[in-house]
Amino acid sequence: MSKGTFYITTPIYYPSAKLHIGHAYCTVATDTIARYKRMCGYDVLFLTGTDEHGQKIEEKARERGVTPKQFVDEIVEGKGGILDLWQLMNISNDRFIRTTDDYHVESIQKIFKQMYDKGDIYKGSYKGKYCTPCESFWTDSQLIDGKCPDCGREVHEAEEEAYFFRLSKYADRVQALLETPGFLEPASRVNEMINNFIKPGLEDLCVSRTSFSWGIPVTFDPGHVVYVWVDALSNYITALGYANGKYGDFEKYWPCDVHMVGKEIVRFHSIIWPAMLMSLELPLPKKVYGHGWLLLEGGKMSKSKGNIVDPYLLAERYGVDTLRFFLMREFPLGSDGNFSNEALISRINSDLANDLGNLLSRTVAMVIKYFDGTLPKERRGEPVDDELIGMAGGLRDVFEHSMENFATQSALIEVFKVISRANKYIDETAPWILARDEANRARLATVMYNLLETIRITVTLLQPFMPESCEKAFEQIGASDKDRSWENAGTFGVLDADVTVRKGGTLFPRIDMEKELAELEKMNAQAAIPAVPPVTIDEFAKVQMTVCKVLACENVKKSEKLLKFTLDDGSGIPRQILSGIAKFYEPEQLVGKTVVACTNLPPRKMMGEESNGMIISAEKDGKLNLLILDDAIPAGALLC
RNA sequence: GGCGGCAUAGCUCAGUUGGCUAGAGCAUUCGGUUCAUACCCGGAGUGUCCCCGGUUCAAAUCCAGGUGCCGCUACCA
Repeated sequence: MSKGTFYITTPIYYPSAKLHIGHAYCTVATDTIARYKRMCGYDVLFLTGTDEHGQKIEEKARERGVTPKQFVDEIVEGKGGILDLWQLMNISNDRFIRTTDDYHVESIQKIFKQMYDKGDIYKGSYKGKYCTPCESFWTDSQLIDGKCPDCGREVHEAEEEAYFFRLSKYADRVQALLETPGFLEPASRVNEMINNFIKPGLEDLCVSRTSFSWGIPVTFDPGHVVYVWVDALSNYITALGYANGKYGDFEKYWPCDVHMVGKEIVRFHSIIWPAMLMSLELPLPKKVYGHGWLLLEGGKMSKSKGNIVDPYLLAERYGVDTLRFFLMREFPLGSDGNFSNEALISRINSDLANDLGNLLSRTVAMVIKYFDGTLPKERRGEPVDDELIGMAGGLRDVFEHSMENFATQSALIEVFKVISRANKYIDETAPWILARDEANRARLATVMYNLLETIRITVTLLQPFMPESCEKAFEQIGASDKDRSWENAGTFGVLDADVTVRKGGTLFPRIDMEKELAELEKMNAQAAIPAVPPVTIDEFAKVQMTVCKVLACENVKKSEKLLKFTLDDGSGIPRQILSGIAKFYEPEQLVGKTVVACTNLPPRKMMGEESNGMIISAEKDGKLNLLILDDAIPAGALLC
């Protein structure tokens, strides 16, 4: 019965903050493909999870005053956390891996050792300048006057021990893999990888750290923790039980059929991960698919821009299925897409409410009105039926072709072509006129049956996208189990001839565009107010803000962003500060202005110039405005 | 500065290996219909396919150059 196995994964997400619609997009796409494959008869394993180690989480936890594990537990398992989000989005993952899970830790330690024993991981060193009090390594370019950029103290030549993976050893094999058709998709990424990373020469990869401790310890060298690559990427095999006793189906599901990843991590999955597998002498994944990003007004979504779209809010307001549908219908998976509330509502209204929802509603209403809900068995076909029957009957094959190429957008377009054709068919056959004459009873029943069949087929194919809504639609058209299968989606005429429909609720309510946009605007504005951790008055008082007069200002050579200021800070000694506002000001217009600068920051070198402080600007929507003060304030005045 | 991506209707975008009289949806507008969620059906449009060269019988598509946006990165303390 089963067509074989199908193993599909999402990236494991980094739980340093709540997830946004971009993460939901990737996971919904993977879920849709997983559901599609299951429907087709594959034995699917769908894996997602979280990548929980690393310095950033260690720091965030410290800021919060909790342990790293407590910190990630809250984000992963807490209320409104990642598990909650996937439940809300109706994600059908079979497993959820956390890199802090015991079995994963056990596997990683073995994998690391295995690669070490083979000679593919070797102990080397990072050469650099070390600041003992700060416990930090710096490269020469980071140093300021040869001193630590953080504390200004002396640094000394030092080597930090680190383990390296011989990535270079596998460069040729990786290139051959990248050039294998179908391995990396969309294919446009292949050249990007080869030109950017393979051709310049692959460098060996640092795979351990001693500078933080929130990670998996290297068993044979306790000061080291395993750095992200080996830890995170290996999740795809540890979750199957590789080198651990938790699961036992590595043999069954590996190699992976497809790793769904965002375009920003294509490199790790198409170069580093295969090289690791080569080292472990394991089969390579069949495909890495790099999807695009959801953009907001053309820009990237980011916390600092405050333009995060909250999937919770949208799913709760409009329904999970509608949101899932929108994400899969609006954007081609391989390229970036522009997210907007307007596009969302417009798509819901036109496709789901007007076309599909209304088709279902009017069809069921007519069957009830003309036949009390149960079709008589008599039939009378006419040539006008042929086109609809042909399209609906042939839809599954067209759909399958798109889905096999991960083209969810075009798969859905094909489905909705048939839905539109059915609406047109109602116009052509005008059932309300047929109903006036009892002699047309068989003809009318045929028209109704053809409509129900068309709905059955389209709804069957829509199941991976909108599981719950399809269930409800099936109930309304009186579909039994056999009517919902992939096999029967390829055949027209499967519903029982005397099928009985049931009136149900409105499947996809229309949304009042203007009202909703105003409402969303309001809610986003409220949500955008960032939760800034409070500072104490003592902390605040540490910052020294000095009023300065601009003595001179010029562009920094070869820099797009930096302006070099020479300031009178009242001390009598000119102070030089660099500021990244060149895009917004001409240097000459600033000479003579009165500004305010933070003057007790440690010096820092940029583009070969030293900066002694920070001139205060205000930022909104990426635009910077310098704080220019009343010229009556003297240089050297302190803000208090 | 380096690397990469993109540029097609008012808007969002399709246009696989050159064969297009350049399309779809939304929005606009005119007409039809009443089974239905004020929905559905039909008609009407609008384009220097960013610019300039080249290859070709044939270029939105391929090549060279230019312009404009965007992403990553070196530098926005």
